[in-house]
Amino acid sequence: MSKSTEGRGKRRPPLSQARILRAALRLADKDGIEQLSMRKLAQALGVQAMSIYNHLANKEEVLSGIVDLVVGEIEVPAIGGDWRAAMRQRASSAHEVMLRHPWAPLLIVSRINVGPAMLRYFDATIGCLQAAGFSYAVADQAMNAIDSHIYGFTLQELNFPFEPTEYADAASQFLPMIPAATHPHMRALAEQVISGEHHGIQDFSFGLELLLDGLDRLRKRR
Amino acid sequence: MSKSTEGRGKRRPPLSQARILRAALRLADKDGIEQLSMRKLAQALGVQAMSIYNHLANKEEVLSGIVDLVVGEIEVPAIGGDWRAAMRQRASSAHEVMLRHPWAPLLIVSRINVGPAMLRYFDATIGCLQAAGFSYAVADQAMNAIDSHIYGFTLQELNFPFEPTEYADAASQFLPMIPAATHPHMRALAEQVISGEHHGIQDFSFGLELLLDGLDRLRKRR
DNA sequence: AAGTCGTATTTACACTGTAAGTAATGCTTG
DNA sequence: CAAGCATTACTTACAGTGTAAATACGACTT
Repeated sequence: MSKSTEGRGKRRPPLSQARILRAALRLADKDGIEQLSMRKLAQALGVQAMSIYNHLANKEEVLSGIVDLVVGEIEVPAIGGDWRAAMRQRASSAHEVMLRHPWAPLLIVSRINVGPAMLRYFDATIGCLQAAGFSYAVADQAMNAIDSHIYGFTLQELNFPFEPTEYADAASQFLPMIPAATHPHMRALAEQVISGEHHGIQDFSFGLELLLDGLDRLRKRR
Repeated sequence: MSKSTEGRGKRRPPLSQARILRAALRLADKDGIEQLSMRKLAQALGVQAMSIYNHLANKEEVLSGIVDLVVGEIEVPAIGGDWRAAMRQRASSAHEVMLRHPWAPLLIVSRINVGPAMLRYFDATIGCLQAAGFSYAVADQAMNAIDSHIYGFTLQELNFPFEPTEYADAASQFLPMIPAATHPHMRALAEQVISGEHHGIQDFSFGLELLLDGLDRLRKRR
């Protein structure tokens, strides 16, 4: 085939780190992260697997690369305004982004990430809290506590096997399998979900507001 | 009667689900979960890989099996006493168990677990909160918030690349790589760690107490 | 025109989980 | 005891994985 004499044909753009990572991100979103292999990634790029290694050292770099792309989608908090609003918005943006890329939170909490997006995210958050009157040391603890909630909540949410619309159905299906003698409270909870007394939906704001309230009291008491 | 045909040589105990899972747990603790393969597990049991499949359907069942073993190590909260103390103890027990099996939290938050240990853990927690005066619906939200903290905090902690003793060293090594123009607050935080003004150690109780305080206020306001 | 250098390809290797088929073992029943 | 049967272990094989190593190619410099 005439690649040397390429006229106005459809010629594929040259490989590059950015192009590889964008393709990897797309594949992960489409088929899930566990389906992402170097060979499939190469195929999506119209290239052989080993060609990727000219631009990224190994699969690990592919994974941290797409993690930083995802972190880059999170809205960074503004410094100097209402800190609670800023933290609320940061948290819900991170939450949304992770629901958009359901494979992401697991990767984020299972590798060290020092990509540019993560550094920026980190700096803006610490800055926002410090500007609000927290010492750097407390800002550090505060960010960690908030992030624990963001990651922990989202992971549990993504792991939950039912959709909110089918909670009642699922509960009534599982109820007979829960022995009342040994698990009375699980049963009671399931019954409330079946009767509609409890919707069963976990609320991201519930824990977040508890944290923000506590932090605010801690900030004022100084 | 005596099923043990002791002739000579290979007197290994017969394979069983429990024996396989105990071996898998030991291997995961020793070499890490990503090193756990069906072949290595079989070798540790003195058996061929495929023999395992007579007792467990697939690797997935091995993984959920050892997860439930780990969950079984967590101290379950008592019902009827001081609910904050009970939640505190539950959280710190879970935290300790996960530090003992560093591969566990990732598995816990990445698969549905309905093993006996998990069901017991769940029921006791909801029961404790309900006995303390929370409605089942609020108890559900409360447990979820607390668990988010436990999982999120522990995952971040396990992922952190340095030991507390080397925080100052690490910070001073990385400081020159942080441009002050774009990341002023990261630099300031690093400098406080270097100077010793901030130890840099994340405190598990910090976020947990914020949550418990908030929950208690929420409980009293009724 | 020749040489250099980075990128793409080819080939190969050591692993992985597990499907399928076969052999051995122990338990139940006559 | 022997026969039948069910369970468990073993063997083989396959499709897939990440990536090391060697090679081919194509463009740019000299």
